[in-house]
This record gives sequence, structure tokens and C-alpha cells, in this order.
Amino acid sequence: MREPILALVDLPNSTIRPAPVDFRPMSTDRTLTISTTRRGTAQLWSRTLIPTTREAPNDAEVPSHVLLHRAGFIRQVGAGIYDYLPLAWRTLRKISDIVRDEMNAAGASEMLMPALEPFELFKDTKRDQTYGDNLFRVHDRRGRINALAPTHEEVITELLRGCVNSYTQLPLNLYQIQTKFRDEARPRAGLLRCREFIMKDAYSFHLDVDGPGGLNEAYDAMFRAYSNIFARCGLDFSAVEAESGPIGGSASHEFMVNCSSGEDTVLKCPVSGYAANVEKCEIGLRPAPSKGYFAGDPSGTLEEVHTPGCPGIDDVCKFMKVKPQHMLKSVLFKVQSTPEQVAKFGEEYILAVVRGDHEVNEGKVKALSGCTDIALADPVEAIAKGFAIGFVSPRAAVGKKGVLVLVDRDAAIGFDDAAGKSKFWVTGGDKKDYHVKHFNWQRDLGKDPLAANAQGENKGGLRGGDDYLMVGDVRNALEGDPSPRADNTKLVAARGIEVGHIFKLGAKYSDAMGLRVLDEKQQKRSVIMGCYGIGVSRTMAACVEMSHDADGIIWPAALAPFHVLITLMKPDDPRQSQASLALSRDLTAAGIDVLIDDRDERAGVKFKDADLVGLPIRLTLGDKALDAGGVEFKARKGPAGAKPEVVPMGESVARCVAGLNG
RNA sequence: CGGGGUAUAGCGCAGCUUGGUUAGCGCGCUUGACUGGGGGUCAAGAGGUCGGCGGUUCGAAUCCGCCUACCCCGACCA
Repeated sequence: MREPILALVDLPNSTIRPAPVDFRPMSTDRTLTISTTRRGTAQLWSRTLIPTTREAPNDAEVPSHVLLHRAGFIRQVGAGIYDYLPLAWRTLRKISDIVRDEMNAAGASEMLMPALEPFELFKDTKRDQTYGDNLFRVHDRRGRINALAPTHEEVITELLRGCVNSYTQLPLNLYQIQTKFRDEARPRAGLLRCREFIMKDAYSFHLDVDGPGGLNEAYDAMFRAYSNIFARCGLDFSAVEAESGPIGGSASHEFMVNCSSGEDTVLKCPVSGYAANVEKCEIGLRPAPSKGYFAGDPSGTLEEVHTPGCPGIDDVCKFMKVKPQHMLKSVLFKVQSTPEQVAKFGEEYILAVVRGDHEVNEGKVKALSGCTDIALADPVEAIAKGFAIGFVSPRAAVGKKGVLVLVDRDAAIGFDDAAGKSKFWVTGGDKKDYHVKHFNWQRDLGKDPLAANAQGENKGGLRGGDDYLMVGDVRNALEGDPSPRADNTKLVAARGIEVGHIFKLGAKYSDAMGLRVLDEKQQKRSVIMGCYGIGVSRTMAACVEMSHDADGIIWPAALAPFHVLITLMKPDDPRQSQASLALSRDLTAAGIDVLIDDRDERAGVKFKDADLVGLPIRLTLGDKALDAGGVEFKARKGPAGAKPEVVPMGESVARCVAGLNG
């Protein structure tokens, strides 16, 4: 067996398995000094676990999954469950450290809550329902149900209820970095959608929304902190307006790592800087048709077409040889009324109509209708009410009480200005297996819909209101749509991976759980909350998605598990190993983390692994460079065929520092 | 939850259609020799409940049934 490199540092000869190396600088002065400067760490490749592989498992498809596996960062344990090996854990720690740094600087305090929670807590906020099957349930020995926490709003609100009762204790911002659990319907894409993942979640508490100490102030501080965090991580990211989703609340922003393989679509205005998730994105002013909405003669006689087994737009288009943009898509929502409301107004529905090639946006339907509590109608129930699901047209609403029709601007066209003729519409036949062509708004809804609206005819509408039909924006924005923030500017689409999300929650959780404080006027007031999440493990994967090449990962210096890899050409050679130890001492003293590849492998293997693992700088120590009194310096990120450069030993630390900062 | 697919050594795969000695191949691993700056060569090895259970059969990796796990598309998704 070859002489271990470690024997170079006076170690007892008796140790078979080498003891940890003392990488501290040799000094005659053994006085302990306290330093606030971070010292880098050094690690021998042969004495840690970095199981690189030439091939990835067949299961891995996305680049981050393949590369994190091949480079020895992660191993899969089960669906959506992974081991974080030493390199991964170092990177995760680096992310967490940056997160802590910025959260603390923004006035938040770190704490830790349990992963296991009594199930009752989720019943209090009805999230046992809204989270549904995504909530992991655990039965204990007494048959009680516990939840594995997917997030901690309930726990922290409950905590605060017990210890905060005066406005003088607010505002507060508390956070934790912890493993979260979600029983995802379909875990996928390696670390990007897991059932167990590491997350930073923060919760802020306020007496007011506005003013000093208010929610808006904390929200803005978190927005800045998040921007700092992702910038310091070295990520290319965008902050975009977002839908707040089932967690509830008003304003919300997502932080997206810009990456073509991302599964979220964002739309950006190149002029104003406005950016939003496709689910949230507003659409700017769309030019109204010259003759007005719904105006235009029929393109022909309303004609029924037998379309057996074609409930979907695609099926009909194929069957009838018509383009989706000539179809009307009608999507039925049911208003979620209380029993009292049902007694007063009956069952109520909203029919959203968009062009066949567009998608209905539920948030916009809520906004335009003024109904915040709606859900896709149950097909069976809807059919019983006379809506032929799959074959519904706007005509289905005519004559029915308690139905509001929302028509997207692009679907409310009667005369096609661009084509210079009446619009040809295909839509549902309102009975199973039939569609109609030559649909015309004015003729087939009985009268000019907007005029009928104004005159209170047609007897539709919600909650006794007058409108039975409204025209507006009820569809998802698309690339090329007008920007809502700049004239004559089109929205541009981009893909991203969500790594952070901040919300203004309001009093949703505090009201549900009775978290109230006494204000200066002795009044009980609901506490206003915000919550702020960062997917730590997802950030690591997103970084790899964003930054890799055919050879492997390319880590930004801030997230690299080690900053510098010293590749020893001949670990057995005393001159080389001695030089590597001296070099690593100097580097760690300068705060640089060093991995020394001391394996007895061929050069090719070591270089391939170096590229795969992707540390920012590789220093190669071999006879060539040593004879020249230096070390070879090569940046991982750089021109593909760049020749390594020999740097004099004395300048190597400075070069590394410069390379890492640059 | 709907649709599709896969399961054979640590990883990637062949064998199955048409059942039949000891289940193969590449990578990796161990030992040795030669090598030594981009996954080297040669030699000798170790490593398998063929995902599980049941059935058919003289005989099952192979045929049949059930189950499980994992992956992909969709639905879903702070």
C-alpha cells in the first residue's frame, strides 16, 4: 500500500487509518488567538465520500438530478426522498448561511419548530381539507393522527397566541430552516419536487398593515433580503408578481431562478420591468374592435355538427378541421355559497368564455366577478343543471337564473378587423356530442349582450345583481400580449424555477386561531401576518440547472462545496504532497475551502471528476508546474479549450482570491 | 387520480417472443504486472433471493395471475 500523504504531518506511525490532518498553519507561537475571520476548511478526497459515477441512474432525467448524482452529491432513497452526501451538505450549509445572514440582518430571529404536529392544528385552519392528501399523516401508538409539517403557520400562530398579547411585543419576524414534508401527487425532477425537502420559512407579525412596524414594511424588508440572498448565491434570478394560492393572502412575489428548463412561466415587460407569473400576469389594453364588442353579422346560419367523443378543443379542431382561435371555450365555475346564501339566491354559477387557444385564469375570474370563493363545477352536478360539460356554449346561460357570463375580450369579437369580415365562431352545441358553427353573439344570445345587460334583461347575474354578462380579462397572459405597464410594448415570456415566495397573509391564520393582541386603546386586535419561504434544497438543484455544461456542474463561488480543488498528480511523491499541504494551509488561512484530490487515480480520471464536481478553481500540482516553481491554475468557468496557466506558488493564494471574487 | 413504461451484480444493459446444463456483457470494485497530464493495457478474481407472492409445468428470469416499487406525460402543486 502506498505511503499515505498524511504521514507527512508528524503523525504516529501506528495509525493504520490516517487520523484527521491538522491543516492549521505551523507556528512556533502556540498562543490561542480569537479571530473573527473565517478560516477555510480543507478536506482530502480519499477521506470523504464523493461517489462519482460515469453514468447516471436511468431514473434521472433533468440535468440537476443527473449531475448531482454523478458528481456524488445525492443518492435517491425513495420517490422524492434523497440522501445529501458531504458535498451536497456543504453546499446546503452555504446556502443556509447566506439565508441566515440576510434574515438576521433584516431583523428576523432564527428558531426551530417540530416537524411533527398534532393533526388538530390543521383542522383549526381547515388546511386538513385545503392541503388534502398533500399532508402527510402519521398514526402514533395511541391511534392519534399527527401531521408531518408541510409548513408552520399553525404552529407558530399557536405559539404566539400563548406568548404575545400586547402590541408592544410587535412587530416580530421569526424564521427556521427545517425539513418539510409534502406528500406530492407526483414527486419529480430529482431535488426540484421532493416529498421531503429543506426549507427556510419565516413568519412576521404586526398590528397594522401600513406604517412603521407594519406588514408592508416587513414585506419590503423581506423582498430586499431575498434579493440580497439570491444575488449573493450567485444566481441569475427574477422577482415576479405571483398568485398567492391556497395559502391565501393578498400581495405575493416569487423569486425565480432564470432557466430555460424551469417549469414556471413568467412574463416580463422589457420597458417597465414589470414581471409576473403567468397565473398572475395582467394584460395591457387590448384594442377594442372597431365596431364594438359583439358587433358583427353572423358568418352563416347556426349549424349543428355531430362531434362524437370530442369534448376537448383539440379533438373538435381535428375533427372539424378548424383552428382553436376560431373556437369559444366555456368553463363553468360554481360559486361556493353558504347555506344561507343558497337559501336566498339559489345555486350560482359563473361561465367563463375564452378563445379556444386561450386558458381561463381563475384568479381573473374571481377578480372580474367579485366572487372570491369559486371552484370548477362538478361535471355530474353541472350536467344535472343543464350544462352539457364538454359541449357548453355561452347560450347555456341564457334564461338560467344565477349565472354570470364572463367573456374575455378576445372572445367577445363579432367582426374580425384584421380579416375584414365577421368572426367565424365554433362552440359547444349544449348537448352531448354536438358543436355548432357560425355562432354569433348578438343573434344567438337573443340580443346585443351588453345592451341587454344595461337594460337588466336576460335575468342572469349573481346575488340579485344586474349584470348577467361582463367583458374583461379572464385569460392567462401570453407572450406578445400588450404590457400592462408600458404602451406599445409586448410581454416577453421566460421560464424559471421558483426558489422563494413571499406573501402578505393578513389575518387569515391569526383569526382562525385566535391570535389577538391588546392595542394602546385596550382594544383586541387581530394580528396581521406575513410569511416568507425559500426552498433551500431546491435552490441547490436550481443552481445546477442554471449553471452546468456537458462536462458537469459549474458552481458559483458562493455555493461551491469547496472553493478550490488541488489536483495532485502523484500523491505518493513527497515533493508534490508536501506542496499541496503547504498550499492548502495558505489557502485556508485566507478563508478558502480546499478539497485535495489525493486519490491514486490516473490524471484523466481526476480531471474528469474535477469538471464533474465543478469547483470554481482547480490547482494542479505536478512535476511540470513544480519544476517551474508554481502551480497550474484553471477556472472551471471559462473558455472551453483554455490552457491552464502556471502561477508562481507565492501568487497562488492571491490568484485564487481574485478568481473567486471575479 | 387517469394514461404510458420499467424492475436481471454498485451503475448501464442483453437474455424472455419459442421454458431446458453453471444467467451473460460493458463500466465500476479487488489483486498483480505494465503504465502515468483528459475516464490506459493485460492477466486473475469477487459480486445475483433475475422486485415480491402465488399458479401452470418433470423443469420458470422466460408463460399466467395478483401485489409492490420506481420513472415519464397529464391532472395536481406556498
